[in-house]
Amino acid sequence: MSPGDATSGLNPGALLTLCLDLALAEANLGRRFDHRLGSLHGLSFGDFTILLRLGQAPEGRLRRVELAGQLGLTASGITRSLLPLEKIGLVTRQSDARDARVGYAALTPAGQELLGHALDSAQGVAAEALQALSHDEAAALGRVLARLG
Amino acid sequence: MSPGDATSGLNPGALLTLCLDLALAEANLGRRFDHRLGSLHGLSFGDFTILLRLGQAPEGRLRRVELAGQLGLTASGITRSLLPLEKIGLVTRQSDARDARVGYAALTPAGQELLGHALDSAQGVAAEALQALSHDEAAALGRVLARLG
DNA sequence: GAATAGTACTTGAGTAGTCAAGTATATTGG
DNA sequence: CCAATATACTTGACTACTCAAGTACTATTC
Repeated sequence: MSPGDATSGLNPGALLTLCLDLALAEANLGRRFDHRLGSLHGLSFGDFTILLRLGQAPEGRLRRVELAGQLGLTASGITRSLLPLEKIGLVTRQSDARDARVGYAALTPAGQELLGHALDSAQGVAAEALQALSHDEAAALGRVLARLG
Repeated sequence: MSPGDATSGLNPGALLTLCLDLALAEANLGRRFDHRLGSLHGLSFGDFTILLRLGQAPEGRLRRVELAGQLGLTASGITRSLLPLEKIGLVTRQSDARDARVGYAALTPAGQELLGHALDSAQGVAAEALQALSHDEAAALGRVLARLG
């Protein structure tokens, strides 16, 4: 293993440890979001990420398959996750005139409004959770994670 | 927001995006481990992490509460995760002579052996999953994640 | 030497996802 | 045009957690 290796030349154990640490960080982070968003807005972290992606999409809507990809879920996970959000009126279902197979998930006005409030809370959680990191560390982490998507 | 800020002075949106990317990376990574370890050894990623932590602990055993902390699970999650591993004989339960409340989880010889094989597969998955990263990026990621534990 | 408080679990009920299989629609290549 | 294949979901059965509440034991405090 030469020091200037082109591939990620850490030893195998270190790479595995890195994956474990990533899973651990995500578990802790996820619970923080769940608690804050749940108590303040009645949303799980998963619910929030759905609303957020829809809010960021043009016209506030996205094909269900596309949403799945952005969230790292399967198509069936999306079906199940959207169901309660549709039931409480934060998201609606729309169909495509050209392709009867596809369904869109779209934010309702109520969903938009709730997203606005939840977004503030979520940004607060993110800031707290990452407060141990310096600007440069956070920036580096962001760059590297974006490449793993 | 001054550039040399002591706290992680990225804007709130960027910090939140970072959390989302971390969750996404973990979801994809977890599925990779699940598939490889499942098809080759009949283990989930969660099962594997339990065996690994036990294998790394002195005498191959750990208090259940301690294990929970290392894995980012609750005590009840540990109870439920250990049950099938005990049933198939990879882990045994031990009690503490001084404190009747505490229970240990300990690797059996079968568990040790399976861990040995699964470890190779898992290191392979880790290497593949992180192959897009340079040595320096991987090292930086490792350092930062360790600080978030 | 009790009450009190804290720790280490386990259990019941529920949520959040997985995969495999099924349905409906669209595309493509003889 | 039509059979084969691919895409976009949905559904059934399951696993993997969560929290809240309960049990059993230990430590503390007065």
